Amino acid sequence: MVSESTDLRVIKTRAAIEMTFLDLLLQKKFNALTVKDIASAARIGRGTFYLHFLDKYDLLEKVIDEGLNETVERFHPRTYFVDGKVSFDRITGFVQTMFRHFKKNDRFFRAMFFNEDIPMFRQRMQERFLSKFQQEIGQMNLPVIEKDPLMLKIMPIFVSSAMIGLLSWWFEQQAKISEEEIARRILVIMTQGPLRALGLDV
Amino acid sequence: MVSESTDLRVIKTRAAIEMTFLDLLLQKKFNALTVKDIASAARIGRGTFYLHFLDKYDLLEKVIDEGLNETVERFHPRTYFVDGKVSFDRITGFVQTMFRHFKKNDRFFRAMFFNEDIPMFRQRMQERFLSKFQQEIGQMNLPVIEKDPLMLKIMPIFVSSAMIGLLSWWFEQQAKISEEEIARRILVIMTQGPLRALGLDV
DNA sequence: TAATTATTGAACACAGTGTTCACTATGAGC
DNA sequence: GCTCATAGTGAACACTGTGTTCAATAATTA
Repeated sequence: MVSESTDLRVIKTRAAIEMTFLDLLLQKKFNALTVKDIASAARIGRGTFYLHFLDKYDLLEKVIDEGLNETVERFHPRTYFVDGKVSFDRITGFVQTMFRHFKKNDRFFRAMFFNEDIPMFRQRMQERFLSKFQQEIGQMNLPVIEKDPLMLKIMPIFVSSAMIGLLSWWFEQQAKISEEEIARRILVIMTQGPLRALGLDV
Repeated sequence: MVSESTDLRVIKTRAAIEMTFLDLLLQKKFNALTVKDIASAARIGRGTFYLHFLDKYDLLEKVIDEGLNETVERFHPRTYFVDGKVSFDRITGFVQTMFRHFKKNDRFFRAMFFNEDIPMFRQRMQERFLSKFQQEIGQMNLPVIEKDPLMLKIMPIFVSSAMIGLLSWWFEQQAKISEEEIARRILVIMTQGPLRALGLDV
């Protein structure tokens, strides 16, 4: 089956398949896509498809993995906190960088978020976000670790999940809200809490 | 096609199909399920299935809708705020009630959250949560509406999305963490913000 | 009980799957 | 450039599931 090949023919074929696949996903439901559709749009024989992927689910899996790998790598080892104190500038900068990345890889994220029946894309993405987030927090030596370990579990889940939802909504809005605008609101919610962010008296 | 029938045979058949369907979803991937599987497990003819549903996607749709309708109805018209001030007890009580509901409808939520390829369950659920949430907030006449309408959009998305993620995690933990424990943490995150909740200096 | 209608099961054409095989074409390495 | 290895082709194959039909049967209603 698939092993890392340097043969130009292989590289071309795979690229054609993956490209075409994203294109088709932007037009059609994943469930409605057939291997035949993909093969003919990629201008390869249907049998050739099976030389590279087990089936369309395998293809989807690989495309998702590649996309998320690239994304998570952007979370690069920076610290947004200095001595347990929030660096507002760093967080804001980080959020902006992330949203810029999403905008750049627009095609991938649109295909994944808005195709009605991509199995598990959001879950996958959230898992990746979460584990990276937990890693970062793990290195921070927080007082809450001893005092309230459950909070240490819950908060990253809460936040990573929230971010995926926000991201999806942002794409729905044609990603026309600027990174700065979003980043500022996120910072307020993160530091003051959702209720105070709405102007509620707490 | 389907219209509300009172014929006992119809009621029985539909109930059998929907019951069986949930059972099968707890054992098998949705994609791997065939109409034949469902029909034979429900002890009906395959043709009979098509007298009630267009296909397995239609069935899924209907089961999801019913489940979410029941759930959203629990959000019943209460106010968790009094004169723009948070009522901690009411929010806590509300969150606990919700989690109790989830526990009771365990079979449904497990089937939906953990079946690897249920198309769109989380999205659907989030949409329903969000719209209910927005309704509630809309009735509250908040100062932020004028000052920062974008925040009014973002915050409910952030929170409803976060809640779905938390819920899914809770089920993964076999729902063995008590409603009280969860509710307390959620309240802290909501009122103080995720960062302060972790004990960070903001 | 009679009339109605839901269910049955077998048959049908159809579409997509994943595999195979002999043949062709194209890149890799000398 | 030439040669060898191998990727891609396209047609054929059996197979599984789909969604529909139809006459016969069973259950429900009134």
